[in-house]
Amino acid sequence: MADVLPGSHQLFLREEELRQGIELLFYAYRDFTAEADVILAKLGFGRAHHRVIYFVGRYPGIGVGELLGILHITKQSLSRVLGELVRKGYIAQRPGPTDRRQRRLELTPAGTALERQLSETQRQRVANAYRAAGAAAVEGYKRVLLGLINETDRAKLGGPKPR
Amino acid sequence: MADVLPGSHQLFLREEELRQGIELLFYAYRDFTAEADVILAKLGFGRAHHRVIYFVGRYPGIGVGELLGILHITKQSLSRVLGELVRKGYIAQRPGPTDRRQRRLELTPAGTALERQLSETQRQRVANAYRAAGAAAVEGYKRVLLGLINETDRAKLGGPKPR
DNA sequence: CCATATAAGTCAATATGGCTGACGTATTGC
DNA sequence: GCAATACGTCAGCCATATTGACTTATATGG
Repeated sequence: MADVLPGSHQLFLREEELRQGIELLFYAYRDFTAEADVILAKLGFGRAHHRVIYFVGRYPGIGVGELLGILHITKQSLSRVLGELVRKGYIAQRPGPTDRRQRRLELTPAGTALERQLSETQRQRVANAYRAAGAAAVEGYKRVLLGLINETDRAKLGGPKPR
Repeated sequence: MADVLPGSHQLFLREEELRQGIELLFYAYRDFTAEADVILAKLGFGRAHHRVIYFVGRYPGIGVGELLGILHITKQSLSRVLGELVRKGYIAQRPGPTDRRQRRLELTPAGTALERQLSETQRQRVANAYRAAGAAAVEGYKRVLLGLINETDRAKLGGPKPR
């Protein structure tokens, strides 16, 4: 708790420090998404499609409601994008095994291929950043990002790790 | 360079590690922007307005071209948002001191107040994350984000620091 | 068994924020 | 003087988000 040297100079540094942290996040997200956007545009898709494909690939069998909980968009917004992906054969729907109201989502082989292609540049970018920064920095990166995330999701995502 | 234990298990872990890094960025950005969006919506503004206000506040006297270079959008896109902010009295334009073609941008007092209000929750969020993660983690956070940013901007942003 | 709740889909209207392309204006600088 | 530059603008298009209302199918508890 104890603030260290709460003088005005200290406060100025703190403000600068925080602005830097904000801007780095902005620039990093901007460039992180830019590469994939180019590929997506060629395929006639947008970022929203990528997000859906990504998380369906990440959690095969995920339900629509869970997906909405991750993306934080409305079901109407999801519906348009998801519908396209289903119609174009990238995602398959199956009724839930116990609850048949659910539509469990999975990538088709075409969807898997697309996911790989789309995320490859991003994984490469992250891998490069990780390699350049080193393992200790990666740990810090994850700790701070986790701290930026809402408590509920933070618990789920960081659950095993930070005690 | 030397890869450590390039076995298939190692590759699996690496893939997981990279996915985690990608998702943390997604979740963090999602939650980082969510709070300010609420305030913006009440004022009839969007995220684009916030970004403009933020960077004009950050670099008082910035030119339109420089702003475009930061935001990576077209002048037409910027024009709509910037025009609103100027018309509503949040941003003032002055011709450049040496090059009178330029329109140097500055926050008006109202703009400064709005910037403060908008960014306050974000700074608070970053401050909380920083405090929870610790100074070493913050250093790592910055190093990795810097590595995610395109080379040209990385040089500008990280110039003084990482040698 | 029935009532209610839940999972998901759908129709319609609206707003925001990107984009391309074309064109205009003032100013700079060779 | 003329090309390049900094900026603005008009017009149209598209992707992605929103709210609100309504439907269908299934689950579940009293």
